[in-house]
Amino acid sequence: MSQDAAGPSPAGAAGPPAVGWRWMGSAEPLFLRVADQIERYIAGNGLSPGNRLPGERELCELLGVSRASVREALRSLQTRGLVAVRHGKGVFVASAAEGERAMQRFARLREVGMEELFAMREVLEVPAAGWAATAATDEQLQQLVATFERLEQAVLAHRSPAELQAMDAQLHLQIAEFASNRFLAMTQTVLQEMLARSMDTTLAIAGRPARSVREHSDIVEALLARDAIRARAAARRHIHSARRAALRRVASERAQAALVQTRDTAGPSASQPSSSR
Amino acid sequence: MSQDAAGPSPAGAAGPPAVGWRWMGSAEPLFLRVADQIERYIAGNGLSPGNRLPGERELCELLGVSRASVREALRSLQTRGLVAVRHGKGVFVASAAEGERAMQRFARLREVGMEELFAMREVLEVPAAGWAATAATDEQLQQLVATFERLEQAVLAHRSPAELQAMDAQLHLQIAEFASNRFLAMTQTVLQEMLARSMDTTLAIAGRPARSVREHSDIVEALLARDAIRARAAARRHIHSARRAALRRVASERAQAALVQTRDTAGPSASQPSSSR
DNA sequence: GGTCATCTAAGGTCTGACCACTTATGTTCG
DNA sequence: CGAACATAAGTGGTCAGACCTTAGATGACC
Repeated sequence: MSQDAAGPSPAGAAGPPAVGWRWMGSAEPLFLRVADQIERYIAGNGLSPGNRLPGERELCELLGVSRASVREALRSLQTRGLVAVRHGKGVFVASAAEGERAMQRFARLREVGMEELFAMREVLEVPAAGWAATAATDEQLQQLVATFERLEQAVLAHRSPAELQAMDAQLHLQIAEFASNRFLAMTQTVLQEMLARSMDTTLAIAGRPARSVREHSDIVEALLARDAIRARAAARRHIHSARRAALRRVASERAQAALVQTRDTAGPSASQPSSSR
Repeated sequence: MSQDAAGPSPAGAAGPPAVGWRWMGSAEPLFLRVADQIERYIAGNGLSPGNRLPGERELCELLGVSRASVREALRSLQTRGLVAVRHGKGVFVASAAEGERAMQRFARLREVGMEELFAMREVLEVPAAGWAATAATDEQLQQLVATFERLEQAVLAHRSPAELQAMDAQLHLQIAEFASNRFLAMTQTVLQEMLARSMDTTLAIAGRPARSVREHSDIVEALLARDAIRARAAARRHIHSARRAALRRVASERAQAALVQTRDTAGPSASQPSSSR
């Protein structure tokens, strides 16, 4: 690349290698075109998640641009969750999980209220349960049972709300995954992340863990029975129940706050501040 | 910045141990932290969409990093739709519209089957229509009507399937937006993008555009009547109808392919190859 | 007063060097 | 021999400074 072709360079600029690109009419910044080219490269060579692609320096030569441009293009692709750049190792096609993580970072900043999240839980998780009832393999159902039992044991052992929530999230994620719809699974992942980040888990509420176990048990049983109708109903009940608990807590917190406005609540437990970032 | 700092040079190179970088334990790359700082800067100074923020060189000084790092951070923020960088003008806080546009460019490249996408359309769009029936403002409904009429005119004028699809997508996007659930709107945006990318629009099928207009008309009318039940039913009918059309096309394409396996189909009309990406 | 050359600010790109992380390969020592 | 350490090569991360292009403002000229 880089044929001499010193265009209408104004200053003499004799010293350094007088390159001159053929930009011309292209309003599109270079790094954008580079990003497109890299994307095409991935598709064209049929690279799958995890596959490594040429290093930055190699891409420079391949595309005839500077490393800075390649890096900016890579940064864009990385932010979009298409590639994963690993220091010292190289550039790789991102896995679905990495893509989801990127996507979740994408949505942040746009705050979504609790009501909206619960509404979406119903929209997504009810069909997920229904589909999983017929689409899941026996082996997957066994995994589900195992996850449920771990959750049950954790509740009996009075583990921390955070731990319980992680298991709860895993259970719902598995159901979504077993529903055999990749878009649904992806969306559920994002939803779960947002739930964890934007509100305190309802499992910190007195009595919720035990009740949650019963409700999950209903769902799992329906799935084992391959009964889609019952699974949907159980999922819906579970979400409604959690939603009511969350609303009650909000109401009581608000009432308390109104009563004792200036207090530090230096209590020994709970009360994590709502996530910043 | 940039004190001499020879650092723990690998080769003999001697030199004083000197400070080597304040990095130390932080595994986080610089440009990521810079992106965070810029994000905080926006929030901290209460900048709104359209406001200009310091130029690249100014940010360098402000944050004590090189321009390359600032630019990579900016690229990331830009991809996430938080800022808009304009050549010759400066860096600005992105508007919501610009954020959405960035989002569309997002999910591509992850393949999801047609059946899965239609299933998700039903999952998302049916509730969206129902919520929009009660949540949309009168003004929003007027916008919707305008969009619908544009689509109708375009169909009457026999515009290209691609154009029709763009309007169709806009209509559904608006409905999702007017449902007052930001998570739903976000998800619908991604879904729409994936639909456009991963399958030929059903609007290229003979007879579909006219039928699609009738179906959309049903939805819009139900919304104007603020009838959530009817809106949901109309949305469901529309999706089922589109799905059937898509399935029929797939079946007929498959049948044709089986009959005349080696032909160039140099016909004058239709028959675009299914997206190769 | 309008048009066009010029200047300035700001983003876009290139170059080349050096730093930091990973990994594989040797080398040394118990 | 085998494990711990040292070295080297490959790759992303960062810096520095130079120059180009675009957009807008300024001001001279007709």
